[in-house]
Amino acid sequence: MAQQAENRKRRRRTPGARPTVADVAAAAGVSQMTVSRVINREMKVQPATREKVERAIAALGYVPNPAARSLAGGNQCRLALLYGNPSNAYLAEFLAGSLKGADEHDVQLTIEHWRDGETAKAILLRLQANRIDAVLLPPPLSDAAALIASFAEAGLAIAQVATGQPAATASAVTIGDEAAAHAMTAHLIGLGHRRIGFIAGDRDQTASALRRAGYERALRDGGLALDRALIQPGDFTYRSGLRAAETLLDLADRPTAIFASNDDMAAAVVSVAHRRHLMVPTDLSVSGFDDTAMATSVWPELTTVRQPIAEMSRLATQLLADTVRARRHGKAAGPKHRQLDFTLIERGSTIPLIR
Amino acid sequence: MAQQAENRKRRRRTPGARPTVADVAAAAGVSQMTVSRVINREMKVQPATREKVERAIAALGYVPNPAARSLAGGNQCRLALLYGNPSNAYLAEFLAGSLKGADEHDVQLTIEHWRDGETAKAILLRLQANRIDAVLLPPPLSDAAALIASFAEAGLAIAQVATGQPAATASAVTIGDEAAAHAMTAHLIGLGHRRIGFIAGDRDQTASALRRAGYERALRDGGLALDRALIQPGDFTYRSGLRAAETLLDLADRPTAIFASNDDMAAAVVSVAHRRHLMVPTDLSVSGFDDTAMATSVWPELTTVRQPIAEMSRLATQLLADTVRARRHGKAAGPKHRQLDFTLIERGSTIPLIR
DNA sequence: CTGAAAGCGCTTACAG
DNA sequence: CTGAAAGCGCTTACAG
Repeated sequence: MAQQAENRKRRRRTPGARPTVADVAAAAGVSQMTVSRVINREMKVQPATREKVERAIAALGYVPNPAARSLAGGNQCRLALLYGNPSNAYLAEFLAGSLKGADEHDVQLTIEHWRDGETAKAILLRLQANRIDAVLLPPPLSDAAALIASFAEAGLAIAQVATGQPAATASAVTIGDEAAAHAMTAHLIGLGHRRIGFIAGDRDQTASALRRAGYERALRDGGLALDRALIQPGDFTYRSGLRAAETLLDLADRPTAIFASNDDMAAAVVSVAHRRHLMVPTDLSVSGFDDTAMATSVWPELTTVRQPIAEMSRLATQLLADTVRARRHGKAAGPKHRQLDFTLIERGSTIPLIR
Repeated sequence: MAQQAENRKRRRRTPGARPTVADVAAAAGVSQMTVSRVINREMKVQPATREKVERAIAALGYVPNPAARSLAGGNQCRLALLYGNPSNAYLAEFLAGSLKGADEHDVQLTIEHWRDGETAKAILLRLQANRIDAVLLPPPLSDAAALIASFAEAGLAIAQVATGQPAATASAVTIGDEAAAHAMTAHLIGLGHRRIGFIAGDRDQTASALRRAGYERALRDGGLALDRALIQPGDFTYRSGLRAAETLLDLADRPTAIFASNDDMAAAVVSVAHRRHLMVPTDLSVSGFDDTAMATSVWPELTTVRQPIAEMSRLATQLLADTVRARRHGKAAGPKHRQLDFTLIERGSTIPLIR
């Protein structure tokens, strides 16, 4: 009997299975297509119809199956998040953000680690073997120009996050590093500080120069002279912060505030100050940059600049997905640059200058 | 003409599209089924056939489409990684590991943040709305007994990572915290230290008691008396480490080594020592636990215990996927517990006792 | 604005 | 050990 044939179907949906578009369509009394249109927020659905469908979706607790969507849509988009420094304090938040973006845009996200000494060619081969369409680069890899050039040449879509200098061939999501450093320095000046030390970041990261430029511009805007002795090199490590702090605090006319280009170096400044029995913030105000876990791990907690890291990587993921899909539809898809807002976070490590 | 009808097909594979099983099958002169069997490492394929297929796969650069696999396999498995503390130093590595596991096992991974004050019921509702099958819990949530109970009752599969006390209803991946703390303490004793301070971890995390137990057992094994004054409470924060270190170093007969239950507290010990002009490790050896970024951010770098965090979360993800799928096939799938190895990492913060 | 049918790339259930 | 066909849950291309 036909009935029996029906029962011997190849695969059956398990009893407690999740509702599908077909279930929703049946419940709402419309076609699958219409359900699909409602899900995808297309405009050409009558309000009444749309409402019926939405009611059915809510009633059944329907959630679209992402595997089916991307398979049907021909939307396959494979994205690799390539990171260089595993102990980067950014990474947790960065990953969370890109994962969210991947979820929202049906992107297949893979994590790749660029091992020390591995050539750009080797990593490219690895990505190509995995059929990667696009690469997401957190710092410090977002500044690896040679790597980016080789990816671009291979036709991969690229997004640089938090770079100071976006490549012509890549999308980029940044905050205004220069403006942020300016704001922090201005904050210190507003607190009455006149001798403000600055610890620069790694010269290989393009944001470092921007942060320094922001510091210098704020000094000029505040009518303060630029004292070269107050600017010390650093490379974003705690250890380099230690060295810079020693030098700064050895100065005859020592600063009353020190602005370090990241939190790790700022934490080192606090440590050196304590070793010398200088109280923070009473004797010395200290501020950092990034608002990583380090900022709230030390005592006092650090005044710092917060970047919306998760939001930046989420957005970068979205830009990449858009680019890959646009290209696949034969549309030109040039790189896009977006700038997000930073936030100045005031905590215990800075106070008005005490005379 | 039939030819024309062919050309008017609904959707066409774009020209430069990736090879599919059909392409591989054609190239190898076998059926799709056989290709599928080779990909899935099933045994019932003749060596000669298998080799032909593998050659074709290599030649075409074939990579399976995960969306298609999970759709066809009815293998849909939605996993939520629920975290409580965003600044957890674990998280980056933890995320990377679970992402890898998700990739390997065709699991759809979602990240959920448990907001402060949110009820277990609220988060459960959120997960259910997203049709989540299983929940992965990094510390400290891996010890949230009430939460776990409510998830278990709702029928979710659960995995606790790095808990000291696995629930009967959940899978768990741990290292031997007791053994690790024993090893670290024994290492200090082996270095000649006799007065070894200990800073305990957060009492709400079950691993804390295990670490303390390991410390105490090593003392007994080394024939050393247990001095209650040498054991100070802490809660895993830098700040609590500061307080505990002050107390310990105020002792008339002060310790020559301090073992803190995590790296943040150990870093605080280093800071307090420096403030008092005690050199680490010359005047005081210090060791931590976890090998987080903090361990190598301070100077000297910390001797510590490394947990294979990424591997732990990868494995937990796998256990969860297996459980969900076994259940779906109607098989009983009890929780599984796995213990991985830790590593003692010797760095600059510990040296033999100098008399 | 709405729908019936084909197809995305795989695996499952059967059959040989 | 191997294969032909159906089906997973969606979206696309057409047609009305």
